[in-house]
Amino acid sequence: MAGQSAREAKERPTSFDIAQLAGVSQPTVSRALSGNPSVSEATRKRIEAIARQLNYKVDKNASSLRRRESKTLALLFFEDPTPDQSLINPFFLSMLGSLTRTCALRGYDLLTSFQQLSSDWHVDYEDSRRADGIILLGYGDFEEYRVRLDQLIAQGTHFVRWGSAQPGAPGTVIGCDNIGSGAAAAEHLIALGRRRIGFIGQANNHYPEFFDRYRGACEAQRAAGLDPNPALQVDALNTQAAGYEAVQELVRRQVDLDALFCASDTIAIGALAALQELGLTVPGDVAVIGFDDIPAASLTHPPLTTVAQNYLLAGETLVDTLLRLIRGDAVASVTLPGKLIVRRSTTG
Amino acid sequence: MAGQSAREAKERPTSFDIAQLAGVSQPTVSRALSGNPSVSEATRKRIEAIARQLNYKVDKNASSLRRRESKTLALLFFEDPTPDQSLINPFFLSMLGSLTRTCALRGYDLLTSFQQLSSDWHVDYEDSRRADGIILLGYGDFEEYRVRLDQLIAQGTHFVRWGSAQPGAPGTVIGCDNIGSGAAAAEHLIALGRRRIGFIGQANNHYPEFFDRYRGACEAQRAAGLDPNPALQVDALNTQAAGYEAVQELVRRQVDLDALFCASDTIAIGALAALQELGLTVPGDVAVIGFDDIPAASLTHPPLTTVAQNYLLAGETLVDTLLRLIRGDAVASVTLPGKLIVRRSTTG
DNA sequence: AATAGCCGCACATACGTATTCACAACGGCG
DNA sequence: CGCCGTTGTGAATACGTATGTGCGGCTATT
Repeated sequence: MAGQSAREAKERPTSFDIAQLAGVSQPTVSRALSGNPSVSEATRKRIEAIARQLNYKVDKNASSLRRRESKTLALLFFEDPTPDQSLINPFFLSMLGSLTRTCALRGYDLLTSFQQLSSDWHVDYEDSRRADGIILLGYGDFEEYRVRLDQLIAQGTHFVRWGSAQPGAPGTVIGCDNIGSGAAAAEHLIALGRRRIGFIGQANNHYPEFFDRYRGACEAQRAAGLDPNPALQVDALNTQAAGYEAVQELVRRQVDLDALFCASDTIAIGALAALQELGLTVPGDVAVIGFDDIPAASLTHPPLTTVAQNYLLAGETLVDTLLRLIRGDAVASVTLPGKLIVRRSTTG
Repeated sequence: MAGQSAREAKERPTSFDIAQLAGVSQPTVSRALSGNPSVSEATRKRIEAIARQLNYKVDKNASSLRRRESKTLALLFFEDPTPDQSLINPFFLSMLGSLTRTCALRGYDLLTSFQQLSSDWHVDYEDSRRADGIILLGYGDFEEYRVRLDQLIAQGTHFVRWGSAQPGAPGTVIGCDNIGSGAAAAEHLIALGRRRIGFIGQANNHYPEFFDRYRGACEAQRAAGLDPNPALQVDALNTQAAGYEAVQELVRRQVDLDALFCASDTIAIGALAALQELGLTVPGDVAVIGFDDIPAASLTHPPLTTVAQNYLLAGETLVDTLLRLIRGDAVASVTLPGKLIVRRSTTG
């Protein structure tokens, strides 16, 4: 009722507009703005001035169409479905900042999407020329995951993923040294005099990262002359509830343990709650170690000893490796070191 | 040395390829795949089958160029620079999942970027036709922020932001009912018998959301016949360190208080640590309330009473409002209710 | 002084899709 | 039996940029 919309569909300036004002041809404008040296300094200055004045911005769609690359990467988070659909692994969220920053520094944009592992992925990103490559992030059932990876490889899609860089793993993988870090965690516990070390987390090929952490811990125990007891390992997905449940399962099994290595901080937080409800002290009765060093790890009571993954380096490595892959360079999977962060859940 | 790259630059199929195989023209393919009813059912089926077989995907760049819309939104996180550049407000991260999901449901992609408030924004997203609109997210100095907002408005950019929907606020704002929630927090404390309520957080126009929470709390106190003491308010940015510092400042002031309302959970976590170091019990000596209900809030000792913002609804509302704006519909700012989550930091 | 060479720019065109317009075939109606 | 509306498709073109090619005009060389 208040009359016409005041919206003024001001025509967006194109390189032709600039060209006309500068008294040159459109190709010259394009070359000038992209730093092509075949344009004289004087002409370039003139064109740049006009472009700035008109607030001209290159149309990314036209540019991408013509150049056949989008200068965009796609980030795919995926997870096993959880009851609380909003919950995202805090560790990956921490990496997000590093990813976007690295992309920005390299002149790339980042498309972000969350997927359920079971749903059809929007792997169309590269097919539709929306992105030049894909970054895959997430914990989840690897065997289900693997099918899609093979599909990506078959299509020749450029992608890197965060995960376990085991020999034969499909694609290019950036990951933490889960085996070494698992060993470090166990060594720490052993050095503190603990001898009966439990593990909470999936220990099978469906969850290779958790499995590696477990295997590293077992190796360290054997190296110290201990014999890891399989009854002290309980499968658990990456949730607090699973950690809580796992402790109860251990109680049911009536096993005896003086330390718990949890495959993730999230699991460890659940485990801590269960231990406290049972009246067990940490680390008096049971020392607890987590993995990831999520922000909440320093807030638990007692604060959680854990293995920090360098998410800044991780994000940077993911992006740079993917860019090399896109460029056609030879790339190899990368394993990044973990770092043991000792807090009071092991040392009191 | 291992010979030629095995990479086979398999030519990407275009709508012309499909057309030729289907014995029709390119426009018919375009129409068929976009559901244009002027294509007969038989032809459509045939085209769809061939497209599927060739794994044809519409080239988004060409499509966006032609249609002059990108079906993409841009998300801009920004924050005041912090020493730890990796730290992102957990509340906004929680919203991220909801944003990407809502975008996906509406057929939009989401570009994500982190910006320092002081840096030049990549507000080019819409100028370069990279995105049809922008979502702004973040806490930060509003007065610095405001300049950029005015610039966006001047350019006619479509955007929505999360913030304080005060009258006269620039642009379309989706935000929590900070005043009402602040009042609810104070009422809760008053109902518990607390009479000297402190506030940690900026209480000025540079941080309108924190200011609103403070004002709501003051109103509630006055409504209960109490006179809010300005000496019990300490400015603090949104970090744990600031919360920690603020408590020490209150001690320095030698003020007497029996409750602390913190402008965010992050601040509250820092404040809790400081209180405990001082040997004060929570809630015995001081009841503490936070704001946001970040994941860590339930892990503090004692667990933190706080105001939960509905981030699922928030994300959905942001996206849908922006889409209406893009469509040219009339839109209004929206205020979403907060919900008091009572935990033991107030009730023991 | 004439030609070779280089520099700076214009011309033409391609990237792949979506849309406007025109048109052929067809059936129904008078 | 001819006219017209309907239905389905093709031809032409525009979206805005980037790049290969060609061509004037200038300096440098013999």
